[in-house]
Amino acid sequence: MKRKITLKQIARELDVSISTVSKALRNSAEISDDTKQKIQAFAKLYNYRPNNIALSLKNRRTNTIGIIIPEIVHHFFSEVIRGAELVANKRGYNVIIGLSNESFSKEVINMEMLANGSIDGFILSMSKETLQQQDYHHFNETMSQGMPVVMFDRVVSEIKCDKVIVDDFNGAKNAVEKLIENKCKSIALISTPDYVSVGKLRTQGYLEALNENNILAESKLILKIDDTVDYEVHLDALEAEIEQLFKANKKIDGVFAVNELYALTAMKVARKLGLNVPNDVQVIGFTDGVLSKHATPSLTTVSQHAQQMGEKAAQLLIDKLESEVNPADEEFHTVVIATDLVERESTK
Amino acid sequence: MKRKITLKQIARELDVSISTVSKALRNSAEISDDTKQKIQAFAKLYNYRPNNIALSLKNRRTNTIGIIIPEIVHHFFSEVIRGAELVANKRGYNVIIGLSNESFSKEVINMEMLANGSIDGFILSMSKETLQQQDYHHFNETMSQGMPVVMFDRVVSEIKCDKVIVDDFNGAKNAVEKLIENKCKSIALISTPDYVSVGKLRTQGYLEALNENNILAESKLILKIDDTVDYEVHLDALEAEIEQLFKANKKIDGVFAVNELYALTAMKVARKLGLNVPNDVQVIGFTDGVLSKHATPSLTTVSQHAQQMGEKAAQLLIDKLESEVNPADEEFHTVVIATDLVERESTK
DNA sequence: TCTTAACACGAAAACGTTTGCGTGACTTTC
DNA sequence: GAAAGTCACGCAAACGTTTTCGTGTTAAGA
Repeated sequence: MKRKITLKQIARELDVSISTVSKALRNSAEISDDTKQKIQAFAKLYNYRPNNIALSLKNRRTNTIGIIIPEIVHHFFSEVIRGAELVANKRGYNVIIGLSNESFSKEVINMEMLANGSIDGFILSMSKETLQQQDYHHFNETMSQGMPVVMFDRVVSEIKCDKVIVDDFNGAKNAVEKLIENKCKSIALISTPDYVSVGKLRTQGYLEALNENNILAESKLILKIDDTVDYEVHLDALEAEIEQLFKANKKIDGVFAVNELYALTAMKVARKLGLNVPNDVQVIGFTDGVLSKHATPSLTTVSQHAQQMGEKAAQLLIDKLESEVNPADEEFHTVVIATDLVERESTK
Repeated sequence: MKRKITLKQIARELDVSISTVSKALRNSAEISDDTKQKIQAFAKLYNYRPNNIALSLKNRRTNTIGIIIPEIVHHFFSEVIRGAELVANKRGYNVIIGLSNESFSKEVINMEMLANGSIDGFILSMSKETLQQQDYHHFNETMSQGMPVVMFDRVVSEIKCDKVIVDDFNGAKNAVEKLIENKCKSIALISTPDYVSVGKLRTQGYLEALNENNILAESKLILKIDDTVDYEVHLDALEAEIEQLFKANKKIDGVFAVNELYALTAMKVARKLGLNVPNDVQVIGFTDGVLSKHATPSLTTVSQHAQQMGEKAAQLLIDKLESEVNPADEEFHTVVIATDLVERESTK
């Protein structure tokens, strides 16, 4: 087992100084062609590669970006990572990930761990717990230490940083407009509590669409699911809640749900109650994931372009890392990613 | 903006030497209680944290492990990551990920990038292209440089390293046995080409189950899907192939598919042809992902316990990293993760 | 009073790089 | 033949730690 070779070893072997080796390998004009050739050949033979850690220490930059997300087993977040990794790699950066599991303390710990020199900047989406507690000190602290942060999807106006968000409002509005256009008269909304910013915005989009079309919003048509319960596990409970909604409002002929799972479950419940999708009830979901695509009937959905979000976030972050502007008078951008309505079989 | 504080700055500020500060913060007995208190208080005030990069350089270990996977937008792989991240964090390690996108060259580049000091060891699953080309030099090279590697899922016997694999053979066998038990007489197999090791093993399990039950395997019942085409995109083509299979073999009453998507598509085709699942055709898939759970009817499937694989892989890797055994006489383990058959609505 | 030990701290090396500057040996120029 | 210039290389500092060893001061023991 040959350990990785270093400059020092090459220098000793070839009986020159370390600096000569370093310069030779970087093709400095200071070194004679003879020596350069000799050193380069030797380095190639032993497959020399500069040690990243030493470089990081010297250059005070790691060329690594940290991504903190609440959950990785989730189509949306893994797509964001894919996008971020894509542009990061293209620009010579690595990606290191931390999972908060929707927990405030894990988010803090993970950030501290990475902030101590391991990375140059953060891309992150806040955990639900953080959103609830509204405690943002760890973000502000890392930023005040000169480490740039780009937030995506779950953001909050109190924090001053670059942001990449989905146009939740218009995405929802367009979806509901589509239902109205398709002659739905009684459109239900299945959403999350308002502290989840995206849930709130999508709810507003729903209301606005109704409003602009002179349809009275009825609170009994709005179901807010308490998502502290993990409905991936307790599917039955979710189903029961939605069934309740349908039974109490027999004339529902359209459903807009703020995520795939709710939409899918709505379809399931409708079928169970003898309703045909899309003939009796039309359904539109949010987040164009694998479930929407492969459901039967396949689900019309608002596509968030998650990968594009990741790409944009990485781009913003790296741009900032490589810009020379005085951090004092920097400005923050908020990029809004437009949504698309992907029409499939669950609407007419 | 206050930059992160260093030992040197604390030393200068408090008019002591760097070594005194370092020792004081590590509570060395060499330093008087007075000085310790003073230094510790100051450090706390300025929120001092040792620089990870400097530590890595000094200790020649990064406490970071690299995970290379072909694709992250994939339930199985993201679950593996979750598992690995879980135990890694618990044991004080970070996780850095590289995506090969099923490409050989990206796999090589990514590994080289990380191997130069950024990480202490690898957890990886090979890309399809690597499996096809059978070029394993990059694995052997990094291992010969003393960097431990743990492979999972897609492994190959030529490479000597720790491995975590699914019991593909018995998983498939049990699934097919279940179909036989459920009175299926004509069981089709939808698989991948044999160079994908897992596809091969699952095919063997299928054949063995038939064999032990004295059912003659018929090649016309075996469909091998060329997966170099991305069927997530070209769903129609996949559907057409499977429809072909059904039409050519009208008496098919059971289907075993080596992944979720194939199984789901089989169900879709069956429904299209007027067959009821599970009454006319029973279907079992492989990989217990989100699709199986939320399909209608929900899919009976072989669960691979992906998260557990990730946990086990990280455990093996870190154990190796922290063991003191002479690398010359180390031994390699292969951990086989048993599968479970999760019975749902697609079987009787 | 002299030796010795305990105490509290500092100097320096090491991890692996990069780079500005110094320097010795030639070569050129007048 | 002396001054100046060029060439090819080495020295040393720096990045931020940890740790071994050395050292000056004080107190205790003989």
